[in-house]
Amino acid sequence: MKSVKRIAKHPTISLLNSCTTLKEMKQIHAQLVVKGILNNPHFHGQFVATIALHNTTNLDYANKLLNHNNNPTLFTLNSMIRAYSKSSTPSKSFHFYANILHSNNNNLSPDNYTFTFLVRTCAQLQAHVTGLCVHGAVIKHGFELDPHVQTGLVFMYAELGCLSSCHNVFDGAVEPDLVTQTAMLNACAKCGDIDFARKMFDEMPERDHVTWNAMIAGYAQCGRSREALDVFHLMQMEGVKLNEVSMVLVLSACTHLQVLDHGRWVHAYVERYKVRMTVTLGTALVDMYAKCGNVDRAMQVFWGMKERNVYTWSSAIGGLAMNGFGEESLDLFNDMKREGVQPNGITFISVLKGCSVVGLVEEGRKHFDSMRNVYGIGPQLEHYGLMVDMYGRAGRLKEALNFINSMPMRPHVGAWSALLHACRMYKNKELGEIAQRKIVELEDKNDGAYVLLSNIYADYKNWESVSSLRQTMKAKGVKKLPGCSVIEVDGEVHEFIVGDKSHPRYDEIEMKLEEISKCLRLSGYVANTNPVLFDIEEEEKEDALSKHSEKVAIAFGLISLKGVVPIRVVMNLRICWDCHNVAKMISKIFNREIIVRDRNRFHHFKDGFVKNVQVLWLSFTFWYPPIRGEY
DNA sequence: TTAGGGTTAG
Repeated sequence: MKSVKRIAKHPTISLLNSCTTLKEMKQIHAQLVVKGILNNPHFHGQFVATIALHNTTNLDYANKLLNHNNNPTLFTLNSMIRAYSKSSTPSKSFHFYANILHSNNNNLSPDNYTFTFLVRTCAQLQAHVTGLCVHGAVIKHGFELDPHVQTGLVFMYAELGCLSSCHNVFDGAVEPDLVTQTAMLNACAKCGDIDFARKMFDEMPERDHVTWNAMIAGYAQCGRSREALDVFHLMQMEGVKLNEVSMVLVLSACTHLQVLDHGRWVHAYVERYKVRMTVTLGTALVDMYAKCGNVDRAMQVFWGMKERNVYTWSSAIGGLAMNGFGEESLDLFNDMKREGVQPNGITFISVLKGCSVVGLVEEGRKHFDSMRNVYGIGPQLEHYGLMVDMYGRAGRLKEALNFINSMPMRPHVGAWSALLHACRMYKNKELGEIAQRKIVELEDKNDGAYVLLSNIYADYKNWESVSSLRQTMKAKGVKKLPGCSVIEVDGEVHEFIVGDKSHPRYDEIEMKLEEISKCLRLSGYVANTNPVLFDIEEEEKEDALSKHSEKVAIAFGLISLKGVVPIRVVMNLRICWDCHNVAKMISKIFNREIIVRDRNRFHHFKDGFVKNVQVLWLSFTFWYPPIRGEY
């Protein structure tokens, strides 16, 4: 057997890893040149590889170094393939693969390392055909049984969405080790076969913390967050090491489930056990707090972070916008630019939301145009939808329609829905009918489109059209999504679906609702009963307004959450105007902060005001829509 | 010197 003589890393080269800037690396480079160390091809290779792998921004420098070397070693070229596979230009890896294949040095031919890195490039590029060619080359060069290459191939096919190919590679492995098994488990989860992943997980004779994390990630990524938390609890009970990745995953599940208390527990655990605070973990915390409606805490974590990337900034900007703090979100965007962090398409979704919630149409338009003109980012459907929403909320319905008509791609349901919502807000029947027709053309069973148009007709007391629309819905089998609100009390999630009285404390809730009604009447509140009259579900007509799921959840919050704890409700539809006004008044009468997250954003109510937009609010009669910046 | 798990929107 051929023995490979290992050469230790030169101590000066080892120093490179402690460098934080390229400038420092260049100083070490100068020392190595002076000492003649780089004349040794092994040390030269180590030096180039360390520079290239340290940071992808160093790749140009590593390339220049390589250009001065006519006979790079296989190790050097493999390292360049590896570095480029992780960069923003992964296709450049193939340049070095070609160097290996066409090298003047006859001894150079690709090895198992080459393919381990090259398959990652294919995955990164989503290059299906190239991936198949690389797999062919793997077989041709005799590395199909190498466990590292096999793991890479499983990873590659998973990224390409080819689960059957993952199975083929995995089944070809003689005795797949823990790493390959975990890669396969992850592949099943990523490609939609989470139950098979779980079966594999349960049957594995040995698992380490990465396997556990992969299982949690699998559940979290397919939206089965509750099961993700179950696996996490099992992991804790079995005494498996929890690291920062476990924490990020569990936070992501908490965010989706809107379980702030559990999220807070994770944060406390991170601090108590000094879990390594990576940018990813910090971002997950910011995102969790913001999406659970605790924006103050989110910003506290944000400003406490030592390092922030585009994910962190986008999360915070979006979090502020989602909670109604539009101006603050735009200030933060300016801070981001000042710090030299390059925004991406997702950042602009957050920025446009920020403009939308405070009605800054001109500024929104400026940011939208800057996407392409300044940052070279092509706006996507979501960005167009947000612009329509922005014009619509500001009452500029004609401009919203013109904007839709100027879209370079076919307008989607989101764009037309934004217009339809604005038409409801501003009672514009003609445009509302156009928008509804367009939505139904794209999605014939879109219940929201029917309900909104029906509401517009009802605003005009056009009961004939309301009734005709109801019949169309019945004929087409369009069902209205029932309102559903959830509230977390003592770590337990309580769900209230409109019309459902099965909650064990429903009698008490009803009594509280009656008390609320009395208090509201005494305060001079007159409900806008229009929605009851034109509500299209028969069973919801009677008492519907006072039994909307969000009101029931708030009433339950009042009876079960003692002291000054804010009432946090999450609902599946947009909050109705009456519930919005009632929540505002309850916050004053019962001296309780209320935070409602609807399908669109958060609504904060305190002391009888909508937090952060009191001034705008005071200029309107309290039940009369539209309120710029509130809906 | 190589392989498996993580964050922003929708």
